[in-house]
Formats: sequence, structure tokens, C-alpha cells
Amino acid sequence: MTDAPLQTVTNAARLLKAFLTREESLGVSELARRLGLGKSAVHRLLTTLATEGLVEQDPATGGYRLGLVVFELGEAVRVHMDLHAAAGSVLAHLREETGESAQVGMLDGHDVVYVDRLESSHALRLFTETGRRVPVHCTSSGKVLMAFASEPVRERFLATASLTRHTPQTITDPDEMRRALGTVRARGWADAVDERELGIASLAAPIRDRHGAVVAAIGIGAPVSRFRAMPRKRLARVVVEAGEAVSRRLGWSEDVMSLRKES
Amino acid sequence: MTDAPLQTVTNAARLLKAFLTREESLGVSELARRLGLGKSAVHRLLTTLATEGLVEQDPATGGYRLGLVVFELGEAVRVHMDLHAAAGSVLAHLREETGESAQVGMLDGHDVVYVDRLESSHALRLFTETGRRVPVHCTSSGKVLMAFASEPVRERFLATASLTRHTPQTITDPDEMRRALGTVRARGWADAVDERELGIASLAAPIRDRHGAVVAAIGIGAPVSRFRAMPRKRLARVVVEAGEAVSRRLGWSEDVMSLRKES
DNA sequence: GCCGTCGTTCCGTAAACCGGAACGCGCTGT
DNA sequence: ACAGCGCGTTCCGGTTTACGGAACGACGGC
Repeated sequence: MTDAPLQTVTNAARLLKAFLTREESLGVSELARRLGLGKSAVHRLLTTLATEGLVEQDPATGGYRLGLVVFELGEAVRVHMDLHAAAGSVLAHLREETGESAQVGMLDGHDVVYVDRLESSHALRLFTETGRRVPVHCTSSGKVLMAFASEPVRERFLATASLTRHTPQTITDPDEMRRALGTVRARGWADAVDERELGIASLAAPIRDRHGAVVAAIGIGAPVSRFRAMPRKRLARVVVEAGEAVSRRLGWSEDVMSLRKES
Repeated sequence: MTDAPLQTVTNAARLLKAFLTREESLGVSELARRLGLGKSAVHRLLTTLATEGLVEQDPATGGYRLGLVVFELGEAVRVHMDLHAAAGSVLAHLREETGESAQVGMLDGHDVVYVDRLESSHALRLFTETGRRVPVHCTSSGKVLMAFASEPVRERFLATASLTRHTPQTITDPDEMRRALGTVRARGWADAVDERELGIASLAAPIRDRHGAVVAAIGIGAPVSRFRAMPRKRLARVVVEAGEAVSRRLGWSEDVMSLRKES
């Protein structure tokens, strides 16, 4: 860690991440511009990555795109997220109960990454794919993850993260956020209405691993119109119970955690 | 391509691929041994990749594992496989019709990669995850992909691939394989019974893109016992029709392809 | 309490990678 | 038709850079 990072490898990593924009394929010159590198360097990186199967060249356009090996690696990661196994049927149950899209998110840096997801059956539904990042401070999942993070992590987040305003409802003041997170911690769930984008709302609860640490959040997202029509109390209970169900599958037993009132 | 590959990047790529074995986490020394590199080199690679989020260190064991960014990248690849969108409901229909696990596979090198999959509802079912590689020469999907590949690709495969024997039924002779592929091409589907592993059987048909090129195969896999009990003719028709349904969604119109007899 | 092994750090040197320029190609607009 | 542009690709020299080997502190087991 004290070592200077390998610049070539760093460049290769950044190159791969450039494809996170989900563009169909990217050209050498375009990538060189975005990465601030020479064309030849990018070309060499690409051909190298291509021989390893991490990227592949579109014979028609000459552009490059991510290769199947990357897909394989992604699936390998998914397998080790015990969450995927533990959350599967719970997500299905949650969607059935609420009729809305249900998802599981994990914290990574200053973002939440959705690692699993089931879509609502409604025609009007939230569009979010797995693997997408969303901000922490204006989503219910993010607030849950922050509320239950260790205190140093939380304070570091409040100190360094920019609480960017997305809507008039977005919480942008660190102190207000601190208070909001306290509430979340106290009642065991978080919601977010119109905070990230006008018209969408979500509600989430924590998922704990076998040691009791909150490693992920499970929740539902819906259009504000439908969200408002649902009895908030029942909804929160359903989501919290879903979180507890997944936690139990991960080996967490709420007995060890002294006094917690069950509904 | 004529350039010498960047060795550092190659090492980084190989390092990532080492995680395809799906081990929970790997240590510096272990990786150094597998890759034939020095410990310090591996350590530097890992710390570099870690700062980019491609790998992460388990604070408890000190070992490393793939990071969430890799998962994100994998999902980004999935999106661009139009197949995922096109095949979804067809896979569901196929599983419903047959009651068996249904999957979509693509060719990559000398392997077939399953890019999409739905599991059978039977208690006894094939266990294969998406992102897994299987050999070409002893699977129905593989035979379909080879049978409909361009002639140079096919011949190159027959010349260079080692038709490894997995069971007594595995086709290991290039000439016999050539004949088998001819049959597949003629009738439009392939099967494989006890060829990869004793007790499992599969049947697959081609998926064509808008230009008519066979880019993937769709098929079902089942225990040989159940497979034998199904009327082969009907099963083949169902699978072939599933392939045609996906192909149509990919923009392929069978009209342009002159004379093809529909059932 | 002693090895063996782990992850990590340091350092000198040889090899590897970056940048810049040039090439061939397919466009587009004149 | 032709010139101009942008593309992906190639080549080559100079300097940076990444490799290997050895040493360190910590952990854990016979």
C-alpha cells in the first residue's frame, strides 16, 4: 500500500472501467482522449487485453468492447456474494408482498452497488440494473448502510463525501444527515422520497452477516404515487422482516444480540 | 496484434483469471506460485488492482478476492449481449415446455460459455452457473456452434483442439466429429448423451443474429433418465423453435434465407 | 519456543513501456 | 476526383519502471 501503484496496470484498470458507461464499443482514439493517454499506449493496452480475452475487437467497426472473460469474472464474484444465494427467494417474496421492484445493495466507496434485483410487474416501474451504482446520501439503501456502518466510517463519509443536491428534497447538510441516520438506526429502516430523483421513492432495511455487521441493504423502490398509497407501517415491517430473513440465512442469530423487540 | 503484449498487463490479466477457479480468496504466495512470478510482483499487482477496486483484501485473512468493480464490469457486458434481453422469455417458455434446465451458450475460444440460464424445477437437475465454461466437442451447444461456424473456423478447431475423452461416448476422432457436425448442420439441432459426463444429456439449436450468422446456441440439459423418456422429435422441434424465436428477436428474418422447410 | 509460512518492504539494475511521428485506409464535403 | 480529416495501426528511441531477491515482523502449529 505504501508502494507506488503500477502505472501500466492502473491504466489498464482505468481502461476497463471506461466501459462502465455501457457504450456499445469504444475506439482507440476516443479512449485515449478520455484517459489522457497516447493513442499508441491505449492501442497496446487493448491488444494485450484482447489476447487475454478481457476485451474484444468488433471486426466491423474496429472499435473495442469488453470480452466474455470479464463476464465470467463478474459471475465468479457473484457466486461469492453469499447474498445472491441468501437473498434470492426473499427478494421474490418481497416483490410478491409489495408488488414493487426489490433489490439488494452493498456499499462500495461512496456509492451503493445493486448486486441483486427483481423487477416490479407493474408497467410503470423503476429501471435499475444490477451492477449499477447510485449515491449513498439520497437513497434508502445508502442511508441504511451508512446508519449502521461503524462510527469512524460514517464520520469519514460525512466529512469527505459531497452531499450533492439532486432534488429539492436531497439532504445536503452533514448535520441534518447525521440526525437522519440516527433516526434510521433507531427505527431499523430508511426511506427516501423524491431525494434522488423526483417521482421515485424507496424503503430499505439492513442485512447482517453472521457477526452482526451490516453488509448490505434490502429494499423496494416504486413510483412516489404508488408508494404514497401503501401503508408505510406495514411496508416497513415487510422490508425489515425481509432483511432479517436474509440475515438469518447468512448465519446471523438475533438472540446473541441482546435485547431487540420483535413486532 | 503484431506488437509484443505488455507483460505487466498480461500478468494482471492472468492474475484476475486465477480467480475463475471460484476460490473464496487467494493469498499472495499462492498466486505467485500459480503464476510463476515473484511474491513482490504479485503483491504490487494486487495492491494496484485494489486501489482500482478490481480486487479487495480480506482484512481477516490477508488474502485477496475479486472486487465489486469486476462485478459491475460483468454486468456491463451482460447488457450488451442482446441475447440476454432476447432470450429471457424464450428461456422461460422453453423450461416450461420441457420442465428441464434451459441455457444459452456462446463460443469463446475452444470453450462454450453459458451466458444465460434457467434451472429446472425438478429436484434432480443439472448444476451449471452462468459464466461457466464447458468444452465444445462434447456438448450439444458446442456442437451446434461448431457445426454452423464458418468453414475455416471449424477446420481450425478440428485441427487444433484436443478432443479430450471425458466418457466412453465422447467423440474424439476429428473425422467422426466432422461427420457428426455435418448431421447437425443438416437437421438443424444437436444432442449429446453421456458425452461430457455420464448421466447427463442435452439438446441444442442455433441462434442467429440479424445477418444470419450463428452467434449462440439455445438448449436444454437433463438427466439421461428423463431425457430418454421424452419424445426426441417433439423435443427437438421445441428447442429449434426456441432458437428461431430468439433469432427473430435479434432481427433475423428467415425469409431472406431462401428455402427452409418449416414444420 | 522454534520453525515454516504468511503478507509486506526495500533496493539496484535490466528491461519494459510511453510518446511522438508516420502509414494506410475509409469517409465527407467540396 | 481529390483533398482533408479521423480512424486504427506500426515503428523506434530514451527514460522511466517494474522485476527479483533478500530481509522483516507477525502469526500459528508441531
